[in-house]
Parts: sequence; C-alpha cells; structure tokens
Amino acid sequence: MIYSEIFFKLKPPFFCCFFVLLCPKQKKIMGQYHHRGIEQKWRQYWREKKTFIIDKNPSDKPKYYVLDMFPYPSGSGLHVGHPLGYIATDIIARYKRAKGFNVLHPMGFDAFGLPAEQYAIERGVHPAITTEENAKRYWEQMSLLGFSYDPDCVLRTSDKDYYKWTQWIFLQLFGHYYCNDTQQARPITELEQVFEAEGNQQINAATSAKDKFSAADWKNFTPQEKQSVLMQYRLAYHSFGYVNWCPALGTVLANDEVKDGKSERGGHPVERRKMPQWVLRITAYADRLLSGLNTVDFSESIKASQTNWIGKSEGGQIRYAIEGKSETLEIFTTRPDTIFGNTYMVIAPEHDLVETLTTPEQKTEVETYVKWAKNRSERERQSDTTKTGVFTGSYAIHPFSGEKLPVWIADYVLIGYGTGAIMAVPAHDERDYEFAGKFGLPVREVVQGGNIETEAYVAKDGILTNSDFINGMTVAKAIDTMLEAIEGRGIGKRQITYRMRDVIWSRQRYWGEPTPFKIKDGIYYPVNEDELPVELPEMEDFKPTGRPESPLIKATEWRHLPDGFERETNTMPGAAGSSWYFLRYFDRDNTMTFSEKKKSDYWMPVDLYLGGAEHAVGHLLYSRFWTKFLKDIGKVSVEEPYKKLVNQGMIQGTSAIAYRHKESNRFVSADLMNDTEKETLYSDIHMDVRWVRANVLDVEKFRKGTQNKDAEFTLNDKNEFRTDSVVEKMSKRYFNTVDPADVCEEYGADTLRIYEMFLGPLEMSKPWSTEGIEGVVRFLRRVYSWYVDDNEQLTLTEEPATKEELKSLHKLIKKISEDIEKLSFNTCVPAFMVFVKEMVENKSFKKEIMLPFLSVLAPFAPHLCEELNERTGGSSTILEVPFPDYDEAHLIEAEFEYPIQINGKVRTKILFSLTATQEEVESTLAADKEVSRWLEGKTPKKVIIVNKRIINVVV
RNA sequence: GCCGAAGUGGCGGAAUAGGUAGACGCGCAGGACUUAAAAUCCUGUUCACAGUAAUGUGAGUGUGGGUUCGAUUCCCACCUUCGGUACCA
Repeated sequence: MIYSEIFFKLKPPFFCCFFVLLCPKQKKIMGQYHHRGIEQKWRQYWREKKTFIIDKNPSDKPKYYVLDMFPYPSGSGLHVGHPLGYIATDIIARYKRAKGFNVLHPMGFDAFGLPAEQYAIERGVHPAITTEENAKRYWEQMSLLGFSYDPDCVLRTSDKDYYKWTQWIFLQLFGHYYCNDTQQARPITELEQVFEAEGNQQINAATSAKDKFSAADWKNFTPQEKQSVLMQYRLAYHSFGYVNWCPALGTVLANDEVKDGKSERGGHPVERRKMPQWVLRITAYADRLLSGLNTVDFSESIKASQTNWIGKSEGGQIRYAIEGKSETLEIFTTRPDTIFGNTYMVIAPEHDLVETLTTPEQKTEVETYVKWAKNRSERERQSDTTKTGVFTGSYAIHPFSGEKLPVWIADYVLIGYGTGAIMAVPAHDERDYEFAGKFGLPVREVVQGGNIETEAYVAKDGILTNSDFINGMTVAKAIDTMLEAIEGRGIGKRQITYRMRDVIWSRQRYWGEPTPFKIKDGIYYPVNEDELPVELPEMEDFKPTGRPESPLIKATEWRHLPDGFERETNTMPGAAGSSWYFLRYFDRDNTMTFSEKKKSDYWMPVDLYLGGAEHAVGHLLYSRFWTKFLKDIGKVSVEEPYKKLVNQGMIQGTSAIAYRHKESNRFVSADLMNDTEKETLYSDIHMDVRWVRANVLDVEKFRKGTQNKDAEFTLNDKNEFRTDSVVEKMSKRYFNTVDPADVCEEYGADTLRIYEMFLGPLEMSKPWSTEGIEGVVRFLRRVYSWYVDDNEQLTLTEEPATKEELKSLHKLIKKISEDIEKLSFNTCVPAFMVFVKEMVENKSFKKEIMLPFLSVLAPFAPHLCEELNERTGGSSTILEVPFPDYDEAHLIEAEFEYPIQINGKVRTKILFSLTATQEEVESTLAADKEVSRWLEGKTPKKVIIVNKRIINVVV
C-alpha cells in the first residue's frame, strides 16, 4: 500500500528508476520476518486443532494449575497494562506443559457486579448485553496475544448455570454454624437438637447471640423467635445493623469497598445507616484465615495486609457496675495493666446503654450530641479527629478501687470494635490523653518511663506504679496478673477481638445473583435446592431505586409467588461469584454439583495465582473463607485454595500534558514557560498519547482527532509543540491508554509478549513506553533470519555442534528454566539475545542447536516458534515438543580467567586451571609483571582464591 | 503514625549463600552501505581529571557510620519515593 501510494505520486522517469531499485530490495523483504501472516496463521491453527483443550479428568500425570485473576469485562477494553500478568502465566503454562505437566490454564469473566452495571447504566443498555459485548471483546483481544487458555473452561459468573451454584453455596452457609470446639462448620440442624435438649448454655459457637436460654425457654419460643435465634448462629445470616450506605450508587458496600469514607468505585460519599442485610460470618474463620497464611507462599505485603485487616488483638473484657443501676458496662482492653490509671469511661454514640445512662439533667445535651455524631459522615469523622463528647451524668464503679468514674459519650469510640465502650486511661493512651485534656479529666500515671505532663506514654515498657497489687511489675507481668485477677473475681475474662467485621453480603442492585430466599410472616425460607437457580428477572428498568431497596422490588410478578411467599430482592455483591470460580473451571458443565470432588482433589490447590494487589483483602479473604467452609462440609479437600500467589505490578500510563491559556484557546509549548506560569496562567490538558511522540505533539493529529478545531498553538524555536509527561494510572480518562491490539498490529504479539516481560520484574510497577520495543523487534527479526535466509531457504545444517556451541545452548536452557521457575522473566530476554547474537556472529547453523532453541524460546514467542518448528520439519505443535533438559556435562569448565585484585582493586586478569593449587597460583602471581608493578616490591601478606570467582592479593 | 516494597548511568533495568558494578535493551554520538533518506550493519557510550591517541589515575549503587582481604548485597542510624492502612482501645 505504501509503495503504491508512492508510485502514483512519482512522475514516469522517476517511476522506472525507482522500480529498478526496488526490485532487489523487494526480494530481500520477502525473506524477512513478517509477524502478521505468521501470527494469524497459528492463532487459526490452535483454534481449529483445539490445541489448548485438555482432558480435565484426573490422570497419572503431575498437574499444574496456573490461574489469572479473571477480569470484569469493562467497557474500555484491555489496555497494555492488563496482559502483563496474563503473559507471565501463559509463559509458565506453556513451559510446564512442555515439561510434561498436565496444565490447567483457564480464563473467565467476573461479569456480575457494580462496575459492569455502572457501565450499563451510563450507556443506557442492559447489563446482560454490555457484559456479553465486553466479554467478547476481551476474549478477542486476549486471543490476539496467543494465550493458551482452554476455551472449554471459559465461564461467566453471570451465567445462570454458574450462579446457580453461587446461590447453592450461599444456602450451605445459611444451613451451617461454626463450632469453636471442633473449629469447623456444622449443620444448623445439630444445633437445633442441642437447643431442644439443653438450651444454648453449653454451646461454644461463633455467634452474635448474647442471651442465654434453657431447653424449656427454647420450647416456648414462637417459630419466629426460634428462627431469629438460629439466625444468630448461621454462617450466612440476616440482620439489622449499621452498614456503609452509598446514596450515589444506591447500595450498601462492604468495608473493603470503602476507602477514606468514599466508595472505592466512583468515589462517592458513604454514610452509616441501620438497615436489614444479609451478612457472612467470616469472623468465625478469623483464626484459620490468619494461621493459614503461614502455610502459603504469598508476598510479605499481602500477608501483612491480611493480617492487619483481620487485626487480631488479645486482651480482656471487663464488666463495670453502674452506680444506681442494675445494668453493667462491658469494655474491651488490651492494656488491663493500666486499669488503675482508668479515670473515666467512654461509650460510642450508638451504644445500647446511651439512653439508660443519660440522666435527666444531661438529656438535652446528650441527645443533641448523639444526633450530631450519627449524622456525621465517615469522611468528616476520619478527617477531623479533634475529640468531641458529652457527659452522661452516670458513674461506673472501678472494679478494684471502687472509685466513681464518669461515663462519657464520644465518637472516638467506635461501635463496631470490641464492645463499643472503653475504660479511658489518659496517661497511657494518646486519644484518651487528648480527650482528658480537652474536658479537664484527671490523668494518673501508672507505668513509669514517660513524661505524662507533655504526652501520653504508650510504650509497653516500664514498671507499674500507683497500682495496688500490681505495683513494681513489668507491663507484661502486670497484664497477665490483672487478667488472672479479673477472671478470679468473675468480673470479666480473657478475650480476643478482631478488627475484621462480618461481611455484608447484600446489595440493593440489579446486576448480581438473587439471594435465594422466600419470606413469609417475617421468616426467611431458603429456596429448595431443586428450584435453583433463582433466575434474575429480565427488567427494562434496572436502575437503582435511590431508596435503600433493590430494583428487583419493581419486578412484582417475579417477586410475589403464588403461594403467598415473597422473594428476597437484594442481590449478592460482585465478590460472590469470584469466591469459588477456581473450583468450577475444571468442571464447568457439571449440572449435578458445583465441582466434582474427584476433579478438585486432582486439580486443587491452584499452584500459581497471579493478579493485582488491589484484591489483597477483599477477594482473597472471601475465597479463602469459602474454600475453608467447603472443606468443612466435605466438598473439597484443601484448606487453602492458592499455594502460591504473586501480584504483578501495575503498568502505569505516561500522560501527555499540554498547557492551554486560561483566558483563551491558545496552547503554548511546555518549554516556553516556567513552572509558576504553568500553574497560574495555564490549564493542564491531557493530550491523547497517540498524538504525542517523545514529548512532541503532532498538531495535525490533534486537529484531526479533537473537537477543539479552533485551538491555536505557540511552537518553540524548533517549530515543535512540546508537552510535559506525567506517570499516572493508565485510564481512558487521562487519554494515556494503549491498546494491545494496536501494538500487536504494528509490532506483533510475540514482540509485545517479550517486550512486556523485558520491561522489568513482574512484581514491580512501571510506566508504559513504546520506546525500546524496537530492540525486541530486532531480536525476533534476527531469530527469524538465523533460520531462514534472504531467499526464504532454511539455513539449518546436519553438521555436529562444537563443544562451545553445546555449552552455550545448555547454559541457556539452564538459565531459562531456572528463571521461569523463579518468575524472573525479565532476565530471560537478555539471555536469549546474547545467545542468538553469539550464534549468528559465529555463523553457526547446526540443527543440533537450533531445534532445541525453538522449544526454549517457544513459551515467550509461541507464534514464531510454531512457524519455525513447522518449517524445520516439526510434525506436531511446539507445545508437544518437550522442553529440553540441560546436561551438566556440557557446562564443565577446565579453566577460568581470574580477575586479580590487589588490595581489593582489580588490576589484571590471569587464566588459571580450576585445579591449580594455592602454591601454583602464588608463584604465577609472583612472576607476573603487572602484579609486581602493583606490589611495588612488597611481599603479599595473603592470597585469597575464591573458586571460579576472584583472586585477591592482600599487601 | 503504623505496616509493606523500593532507591544503581540520559532512560528501562542486570548483578545479592559478600567476590570483575552498570549485562541486555532504548537513547545518544561517530562510521559503513545509499545520489540522498529510511531500513540494516559496525564502533563507542557511569562520571571526573590527564593525554593527539591507545590508555592511565581517581571517584562511584539515596545519606552517614560499621563488619570484612573484599559490601549494590550483611548490621546500625537517617533521608526520599511508591503502595496499603488508620481514633481498632
């Protein structure tokens, strides 16, 4: 096409000479690497021959399960940042397969949930349609990169054959409680039998129940009462409590979906609101989620995030009597040693005792404060930490000194943590110190070591004072002694508290799994298993209602059942489908069970799980929790779903910033002004990165691509318009996205695969830049022309390889296999480059070398290697060609050129046999001219020889 | 504040059971081919100083110390950047 354009523009005499000149070149070009034809051909081959489809039945072959976190198919399609992890896992998958493993490498779509639904609402198109379109587009984009996903595994969490089982698992959670004695989920029917026989006094279970009852009580309960008691034990339960309500999204959100008081998605403000909700009792599994971390291979930062999120803290729960009242106040503390420094009490504004404790004199003040505090948004509360509070008028009695302690209400005490009440020890807690200072409450030092005149002393280091029977003890000893004393007097107990809350599992949104329940007379009845799935009704108007209720409420026909029952209308959160999808890939079409145990016993756990660090707490905790539960009920055998987890770094975008005058439509080249001018006189405008190369804007492309046709440009003295560049998240909104399909078209999929690996370590974040991709193009071109000459003839010869050639090859095999195992893909690329360069330079065309090389390169550049494998006579796909093993025999060296250091500085190099003795080395060194020059006549004190590394002469 | 990760040429980054710092690639400079350009190939490229040059000398992996024959790698203190998290008692 390019040539023909030139032809038309040329005048006839030119035309002829150009044509003559072109001919030999044309021929040369024919013998060059053309990625388009090759890559298309092999993609088609793989598809038609079903190369990537494997038998999912258990076999004798060792298995390897390599999994990517599946994407939610957003409307913007993939950008070059997404495939980074997919390329890495594909290399692993192809490598392991060639190493003889039975490899499962699936891909699917996390299609339900908020992002997909928001996109649909913005477009005004039904989410079922947008999801379908987007998933299709993702799949096409992924196919371009040559990923070896098994097409028979592909699943969507929004398919009813899939979400049937999401609902089924939810019902199992509903049907079980957690027994703390056996540390295991048990059927709720067992619990009913116990209640029937002996009440709940002896039950040690994970529960929100506070009240104790006897067998007789149980029998007297109404059916509603019985159900509401059981709800307090179920692992999936319905409750009424404070939740994160986001009015803009029209739904409640889980704690991990709220960041800085705003919704993670969209950044809308979030309020606290009391609402009925479905909740999962993940806290029952807190300890197992924590201890399981020691058995898996996750990065330190992920383990740390999860540990922090679970937030286990050990301490004591202490009951305080209230002066003149029968009620008691329960508090939780990790510092019972400081109890003699306790000078007042604080309860949260939402605390149950607020009303009881408020005296008539304080009533108005308390009501005003509580109302103010409750209406305060999370955001305000977090950004403004100055202490506020109000006195209730009541006093608690110190359990040891008998002192009267004023009870205050303050919003620095959170209802969601511990008991929602604290014993305030201002001398040894920063928050209490600030509060006491502000409201003139006494500060009493009980641990020596700080200066409480100026600040609270919080270190757990010092000797107890002013503390009766624990005086003179260390903090650690005092904590233990005090806990003993509390238990001894029966005023409290040792207590472990978790920061992690039970997770709210209902959303007032359309695009999710319907929660499979029917309601009648206030009782929630699970839908029968044989009625699953409860299908999501098709609705024209699926938008949020704006009220705290699901849009499904409008599906009246669907909702009202003929037998007088009403369907639950809340749907499940996006995290539901992703909590177990890894169990479905290898048994996608099973209609009898969610995942056949025989198969999961073979395939689970996932050997390598790769994905973004943003799922460090949410998805990873939920899926670990579900796996543990499914193990408890005997449906899977693994305690942990992922053996090894790696987070790939983000590929950021490099945005191009142009400056437009604030008063006019004039853009000024960035090098023509200073930073102050940029800030004060100009607005930053993101330019589409496709218009910019090396910080210079192509003004013509801008004019063609923009709506802003009247823009004027002030160029610099080189007639260029320069932009500034900023590294930030790759996103449509910043016009800095790069489509992998464009890169594939221009440079090829193999090039993109290798280039993304070459950019740097997998786990590190790095900005995208196309500068440098040429190096990879040149490399692949060189590989091609090593096998195929300018006349499209194969170069390979039958001649036996030399010792040196075999050594280089086996060094490469060793390096590549070791580095792939370490996931160090970036270091593989230079090894390939050096090897090929060496072979080409030495004009080495030995089949003995070139055939194994193809297998080694194939995981990285599958299309090219398939092509060359076929041309060199390979009969099967390269996936079936075993990855070569290296042979130590080829790697043995007889001698080594040692760098010679004199006093730690390298001065020369001398070749020694690896068997040379210390004496031989020393005498050679003594005779060496260069060495003696540096010795300046002195005798060496010591000669250190490090085998195959270095020789250091110490003078 | 707390937790985690990371600081190496103009740039992306190599090298850590302590052993030649800067592999490989980009960029840049020079050269070959070409009437010319593109493409391709070759050479050089950490910095400073000296020399016409080959080369030589010194410094050098965020900063300051320490251990060692030898430190990018280990130890101590600090600085900076990024990510997570935060009134969690």
